[in-house]
Amino acid sequence: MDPLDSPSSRPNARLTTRASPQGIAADLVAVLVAVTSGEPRVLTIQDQRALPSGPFELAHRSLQSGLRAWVERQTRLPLGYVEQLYTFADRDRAGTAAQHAISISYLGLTREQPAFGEHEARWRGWYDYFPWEDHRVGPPPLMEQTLRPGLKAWISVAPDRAAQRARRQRAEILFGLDEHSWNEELVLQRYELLYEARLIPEATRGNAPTPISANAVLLDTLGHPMILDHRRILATGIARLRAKIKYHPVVFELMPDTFTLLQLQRCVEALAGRQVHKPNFRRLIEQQELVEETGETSQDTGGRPAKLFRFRRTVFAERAIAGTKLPISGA
Amino acid sequence: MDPLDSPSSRPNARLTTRASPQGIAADLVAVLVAVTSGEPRVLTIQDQRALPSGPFELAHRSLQSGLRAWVERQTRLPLGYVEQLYTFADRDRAGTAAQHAISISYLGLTREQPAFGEHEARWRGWYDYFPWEDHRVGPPPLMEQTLRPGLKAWISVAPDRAAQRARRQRAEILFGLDEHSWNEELVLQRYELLYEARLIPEATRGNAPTPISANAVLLDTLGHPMILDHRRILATGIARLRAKIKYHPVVFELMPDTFTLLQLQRCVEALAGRQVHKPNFRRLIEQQELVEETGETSQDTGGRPAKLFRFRRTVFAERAIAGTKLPISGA
DNA sequence: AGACTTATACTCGATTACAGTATAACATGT
DNA sequence: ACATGTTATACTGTAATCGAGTATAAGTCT
Repeated sequence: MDPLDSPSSRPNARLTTRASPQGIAADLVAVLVAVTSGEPRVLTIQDQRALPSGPFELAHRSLQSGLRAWVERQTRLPLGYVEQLYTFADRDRAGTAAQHAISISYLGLTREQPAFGEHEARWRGWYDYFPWEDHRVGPPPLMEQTLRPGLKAWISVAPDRAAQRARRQRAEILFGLDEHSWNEELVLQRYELLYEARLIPEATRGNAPTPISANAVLLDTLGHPMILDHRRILATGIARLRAKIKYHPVVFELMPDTFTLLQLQRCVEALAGRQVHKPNFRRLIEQQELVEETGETSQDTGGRPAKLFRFRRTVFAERAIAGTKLPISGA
Repeated sequence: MDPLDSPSSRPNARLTTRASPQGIAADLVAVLVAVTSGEPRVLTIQDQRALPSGPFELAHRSLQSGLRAWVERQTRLPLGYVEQLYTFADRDRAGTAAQHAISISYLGLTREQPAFGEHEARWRGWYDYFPWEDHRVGPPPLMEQTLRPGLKAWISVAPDRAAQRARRQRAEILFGLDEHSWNEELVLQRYELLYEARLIPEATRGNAPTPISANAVLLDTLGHPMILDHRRILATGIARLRAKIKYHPVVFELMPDTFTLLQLQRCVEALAGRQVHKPNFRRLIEQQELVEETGETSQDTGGRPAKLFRFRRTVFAERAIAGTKLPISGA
């Protein structure tokens, strides 16, 4: 029976703007991203099993400024870019502890920072949580060894032939199997599928006692789990960022003041989880006049010294509105 | 002074996931869209000055299902597509009544429906609220007559030369002035600018006694106002929908079961607020195999009878994932 | 000096975007 | 019956862009 029809839902709810009488708690959850030495990292707490979060204060002027406030106070990180991700309230996902809570999640970009030990906050590579998302050196072996058998099992236990075909098609598109090409933006959809298929630990927590393929070894290799639905929120953040860097100059928020074009490229590759074509990347960056030469060169390249560039903050205003283009070859 | 540093904000907020002790109210606000006889319409209440909204029920399984539940119960509209827009809590914007409320806004698409009088819910063309957004027959005269003088005044009262140039550039890009081309997706940014410039009534409500250009006649022509920040939410919905139809087959949620290609085109044009190139539109629709012929024709075209088409729901699954393309030419 | 690594510049082909034009099949008016 | 207007449908051409490949320059390392 649909829980929406349960007697506890008020039958005389009106189309008015009157606020709900009973209060609920609202938490701000942050996906803070930095790219350190070519690896995308995310700030975690609680033994790397949770994203930093804090209560929404009524004193805050807005949600975004509220988030900015406590993040900068707690971590001393300068937040270059902040964007709201999604608001969650699924009881299914939240476990038992936070049933009456709403989670408003945010994506925040910051520069490389000194380690900050307070509150046991630590940076961790985001591919530790999503090992199947890193295709920079081709599809990871995990996909053939672990993912494909797991998906195959999930497909085979579908109720009927039509459902099996639907599951197979969905899995093939999302994970780029067979003739389908890998689409790096479908991070959230892939996580949702693995959740549905009970292939990740979070899905078998609480309400589902016997998963379809309760293979402990299999589950262990599919990335580090997190509390509540934090891994889902992280997936949302990665997906949003991967989509955003293609038409918005937010990558520069993650870069140091001066950088070489290859460093910039490596940063984009780290985020996108795939390689980009070097000549085309350089062409697009330069022809859009997003960067300017500093006149100096970097000699710790191992080869020919590379020109150092600096982001042209003057064009940020227009580009932020009008958009940018980054070449991340898809198919 | 920044309100974030006010003494009422808790200085010892921690990086934990503990919920906030005091509760706050959460409202669901819906932007319900239908396209009736070539006009995009939105469902309104309270004498067309508010969007339908309702309290978030703890009994609901999730936010989205909560919204679906009360919308379908109250309006009897079949919601084809539902998507979360944004969560607002700005005290500045919310006026005085709803300071402690969070608004979680959703976009919902529905088919043409019989008029539904209950709760004084009425459909209204969304260009009544954003007259400057309709460029289907070229830039509306309102732009030259009202908008440009208003923007000019706003630019001229900037503190210094640099700020003036920044304002001018921003206005030119957003409103497609001079050499800049019109970008139909920047609905929210345009509204934000007009709000900043105090050119719309909501901006001068409450905290701002004397607006820069308190020209009542000018203000009156810049669209129908709404309560609280509902017009901003509507702008968010329009912007999201305009962006979405380009790569996601959601238009069909707004169409009747069978339709001609021109009807489909008119629907897209109504949403995008601009004309599209007919041959290219047809080519893209057909080559993507999104539709199939019903075999019948429609003869109330005035000219040659048009083939009737039907959306191929079978490809929806893959297209919803892999994406689609609609040609909306942006210079 | 030679091998190697990286930076930088240039070229080429395929695809796509965008615009224009031509013809077909109806309605309406005279 | 015929001209005219309107819409549907099909086809063609051009410019821009994307993706991939190649060549050369300028350093480091052994």
